[in-house]
Amino acid sequence: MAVFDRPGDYTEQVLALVARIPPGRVMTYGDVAWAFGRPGARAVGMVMRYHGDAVPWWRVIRAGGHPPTCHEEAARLRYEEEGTPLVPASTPAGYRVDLKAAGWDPD
DNA sequence: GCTCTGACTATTC
DNA sequence: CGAATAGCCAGAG
Repeated sequence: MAVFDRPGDYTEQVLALVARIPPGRVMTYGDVAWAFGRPGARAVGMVMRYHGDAVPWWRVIRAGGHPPTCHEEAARLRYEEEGTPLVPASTPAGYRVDLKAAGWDPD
């Protein structure tokens, strides 16, 4: 998938994998990063920040099912819209994603 | 080529 | 459970 801009191969792979995540499913930054053999969870987040407009960034969340920082509202809309299993939690966002049910693994 | 920054994670208080 | 600290990697300046 070389249709994206290419600052590096890492970014390209992240975008490719995120784009593969089906609706109603989610992946953690750590899982996406480890899919390339690199725990660069932070780098994944940066990719979303620069290319988040080209991929379903809301399907990529933090460990524990917490939505991206400062983006809980927008993400929540997508989840309810796609039927992503959410779970009430005592977090600042007031909810979290049910990784146990929405957790997706590249098939 | 070095330094700062960041949509992260795990550990500890 | 929430806030603070340290460690992590890649991209931008």
